[in-house]
Amino acid sequence: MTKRRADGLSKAVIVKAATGLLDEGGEAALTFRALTTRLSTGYGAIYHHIANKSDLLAAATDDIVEDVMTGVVGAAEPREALRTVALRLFDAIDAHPWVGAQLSREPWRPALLEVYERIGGLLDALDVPGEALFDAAGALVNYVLGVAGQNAANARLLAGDADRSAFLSGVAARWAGLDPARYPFVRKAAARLAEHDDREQFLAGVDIFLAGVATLR
Amino acid sequence: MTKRRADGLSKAVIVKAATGLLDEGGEAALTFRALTTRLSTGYGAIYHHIANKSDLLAAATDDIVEDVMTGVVGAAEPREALRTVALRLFDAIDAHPWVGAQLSREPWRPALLEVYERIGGLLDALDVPGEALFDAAGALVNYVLGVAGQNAANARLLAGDADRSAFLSGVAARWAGLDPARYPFVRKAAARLAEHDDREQFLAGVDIFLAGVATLR
DNA sequence: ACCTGAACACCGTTCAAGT
DNA sequence: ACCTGAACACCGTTCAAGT
Repeated sequence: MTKRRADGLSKAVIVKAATGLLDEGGEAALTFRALTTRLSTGYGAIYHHIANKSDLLAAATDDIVEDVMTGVVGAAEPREALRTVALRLFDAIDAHPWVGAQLSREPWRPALLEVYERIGGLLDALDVPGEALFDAAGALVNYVLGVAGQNAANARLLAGDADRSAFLSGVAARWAGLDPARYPFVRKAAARLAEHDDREQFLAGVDIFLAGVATLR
Repeated sequence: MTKRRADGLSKAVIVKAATGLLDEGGEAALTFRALTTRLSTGYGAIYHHIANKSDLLAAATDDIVEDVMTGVVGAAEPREALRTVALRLFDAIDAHPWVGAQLSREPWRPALLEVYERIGGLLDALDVPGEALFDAAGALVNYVLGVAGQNAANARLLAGDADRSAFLSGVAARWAGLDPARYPFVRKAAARLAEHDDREQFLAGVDIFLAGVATLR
């Protein structure tokens, strides 16, 4: 008795619906049952356009990464451009936490081609010598995706906004109570935890990395 | 009619069995059905000692990280010690790929305390100034866990050993065939892909990072 | 106190049957 | 060609019942 879709289904339509479910409820919310409901269709119709769930997740991830990279304009000075690309990826993964998990699960996705090309080209423009260029590009891409993914996992864990500061001050309190003889560093870090900004710390890491790259010239 | 366990069950015994299943068959192999079989017990017996599956995964991960960190001895020069800690973590995650996924899912685990303390302390010994110390430690831990996790995901994807070179040369061939005008960097990278060593590239990244840290002094 | 295993409420995926 | 939805083979987790 449910009414049949008037317009035809397509992979693009399915991927868009999947992205919506993922953004709203996280990875657990993407089920074929939820998809069929949202698209007013049956299982077979979906499987007619995609191979399986992992194919669907990959396609949704590709879409997000593609958007990020097409939005990056040229022009800027290489160092600044590198920071911009890194931040855009960080923000996109922050907005779509499931993208972080997916990219660390399938790091050879075609969508990452654009990321490697862009970052490699910019490092080249910074005169990183050929032998070190590929190591440097690999390390930087890994840093960006790794940290962004970790940050996204954090954000997911701390769903509520008010939870966040409560959780962080809880961790800070636990750390502050550690044995100073065994954990001198972590105890000192506890004081900074409340005021620290993940995005700024991410960028500070990029800067340290770029300073290291500059020594290779 | 199945015989009952003679010795008592404990969280440690369950975690050990879970680690075995994870190492042998990856995350998909850890099911409560497989666990009850391996331990000759029932579901309730397991739930009597652990809260749920995610608790079990966390405990198994803590065990591995703990082993890595207790195995790290002091003595060495800070730069060398940092490389050693990084490599040991990399190798442990390579040997137990599911640890990488788990650590990026729950980056606030107590087991990581030891990692932060150790890396923070060593950076402190390198005279990184206080304001930058926490950013640097956060960035380095993130780099290590992020890259190791990505590498482990790769390794998992390429289960067979012979598959690996076949897969890599496939990727290299695809990259080499890209439009040179659009993808100059990736095309050049393709030539290096076959001969590249993930472990060495990881260490090269650590060195770049440490060179960057040295400029902060 | 500790353990057993049937039962429940979910999954992803398949496939005969419809239009 | 494209779509439907019952059915299958799994999950994690619960809980009344046993020792």
